[in-house]
Amino acid sequence: MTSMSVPDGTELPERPSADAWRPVHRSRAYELVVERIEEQIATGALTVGDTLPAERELSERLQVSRAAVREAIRSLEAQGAVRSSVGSRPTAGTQVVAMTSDALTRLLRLHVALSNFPLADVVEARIMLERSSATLAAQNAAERDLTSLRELLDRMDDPTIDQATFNDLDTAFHVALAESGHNRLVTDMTIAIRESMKAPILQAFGTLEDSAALIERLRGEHREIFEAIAEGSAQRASERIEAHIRGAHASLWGGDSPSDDAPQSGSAVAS
Amino acid sequence: MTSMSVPDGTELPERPSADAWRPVHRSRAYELVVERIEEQIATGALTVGDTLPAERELSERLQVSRAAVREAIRSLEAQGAVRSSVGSRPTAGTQVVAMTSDALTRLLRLHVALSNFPLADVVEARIMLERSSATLAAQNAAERDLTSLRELLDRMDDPTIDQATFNDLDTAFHVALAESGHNRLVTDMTIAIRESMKAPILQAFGTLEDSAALIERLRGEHREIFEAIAEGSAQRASERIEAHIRGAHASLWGGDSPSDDAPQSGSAVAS
DNA sequence: GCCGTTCTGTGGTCAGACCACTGGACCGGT
DNA sequence: ACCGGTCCAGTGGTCTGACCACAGAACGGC
Repeated sequence: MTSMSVPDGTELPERPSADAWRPVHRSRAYELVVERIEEQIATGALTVGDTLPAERELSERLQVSRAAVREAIRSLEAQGAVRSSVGSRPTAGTQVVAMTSDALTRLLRLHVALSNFPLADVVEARIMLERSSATLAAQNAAERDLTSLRELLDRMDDPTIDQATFNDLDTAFHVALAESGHNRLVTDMTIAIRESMKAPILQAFGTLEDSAALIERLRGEHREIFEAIAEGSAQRASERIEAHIRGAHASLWGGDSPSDDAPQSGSAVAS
Repeated sequence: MTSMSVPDGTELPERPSADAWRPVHRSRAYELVVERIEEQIATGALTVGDTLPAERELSERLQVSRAAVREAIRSLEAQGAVRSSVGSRPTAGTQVVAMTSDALTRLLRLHVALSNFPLADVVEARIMLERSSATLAAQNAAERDLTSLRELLDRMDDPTIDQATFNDLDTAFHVALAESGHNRLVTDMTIAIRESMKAPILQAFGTLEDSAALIERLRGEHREIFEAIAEGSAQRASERIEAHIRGAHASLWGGDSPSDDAPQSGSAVAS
């Protein structure tokens, strides 16, 4: 689907009477169940916090097996829209929730591991996203956002820090920065992309000769970015964060082409 | 998860010896299956195009029921990583695929319908994304990309066009524009966001007094954007597309605040 | 009034069966 | 030799019915 629409730009609005013989689509039971549930969400009959009917009841009402209902729920769960928990009334059953960043992160991490995206593309996208985050943060950051960022900076200063912890804190810093912009979508996308780079970055870190030097440099850059945001200078903040990310990646993946294939996930050696 | 890290910036890197008594996580069988499969993907043992073992075999090897295996597959399918099909050998079974934009689109549409994101945030994010798309397109567009865009422009000129078709073509135009930038991640995100706005936009279109006038204006703006890209002027292209999107949304959702709640999905009246 | 027990409803899991579909092997007629 | 149909094996898709573990609420003895 991603790379359809070749030269002729063929897309949804098919030319009349063209390919009327496209294959019929045989929906699976669980897909129909998903549709029904999404319908309820679309019409507003089901919103965040609501609880779905019990699986047994749903399966009876929709006239499908419980397995079909469960598969539908697994699908929605993977998209971060519902969450199931056992028990009795209050904590009961399957609730509609909002776990976008979780779901986005899982999705992106999976596809990064599948190397569906050239690493360079991911880096470019990340730069674009975080420039935007930085701009928004410079404009909208509240005092407690700055406090949060400051604390992370301080914790990163720990001289005995190991690579994995620094990586975690660095991630947390960029996440907190995104949250300072107060745009949910941009934040969630930023989190997802930084989070899905965590493993590859840590691995690359492990292969570095002098990681301490890089860490020291990143510390300084973080503080400069922070200052730009604290001053409310969107321009400077976005420029600095671009340089920061670009520089970090250059150091990690070397000046040479960032190995187009498999960034490889899995726990790296670390420290 | 989205809104953790309150003031104190608490995150993954928990302070040592703190909350060592956090609740144990009881994994469900299907989650373990997902993990195993992701493991195979992470190590590169499983890549795009490969076929998973048959459900029955997998369930036996992992010592879980087939239902658990199936739920795991549904989860991965929802993330656009695998696809199942019946049959015999060649088309057989569950394959690892790459349907990022599909999965991303579904996810985003769902959460837009859930109104997890204020509409204004989505618009801001879209502007940022498409600015980037336009910039990349101006730099990297090949001849066939331009041809594709041109054809869509022509088809949008049809004077007898109805709102729904125009909306589809408009979507296709923005998608083609994103694809012209040749950055897979940015493209997929752009597609997802434009696609998830389709229903709300169509609905807003239906409430318009003079939709023909808006369509006419959009046609002109599209051509101006196209020209900037064809000239390779990234600066102009990104400025124009921002003005284009901002203007369109202003017309659609009015100058007043864009109703923070439920953009509401579902098929709108159209034409 | 307190606290332990029982009850009830929920998701989690499993085993086993059957169906629908696909492609290939096979075999007959031409 | 070719073509066509039939059969077969293997796959996902679906269903049924059962049991388990858990969490809260109602109950009942102290």
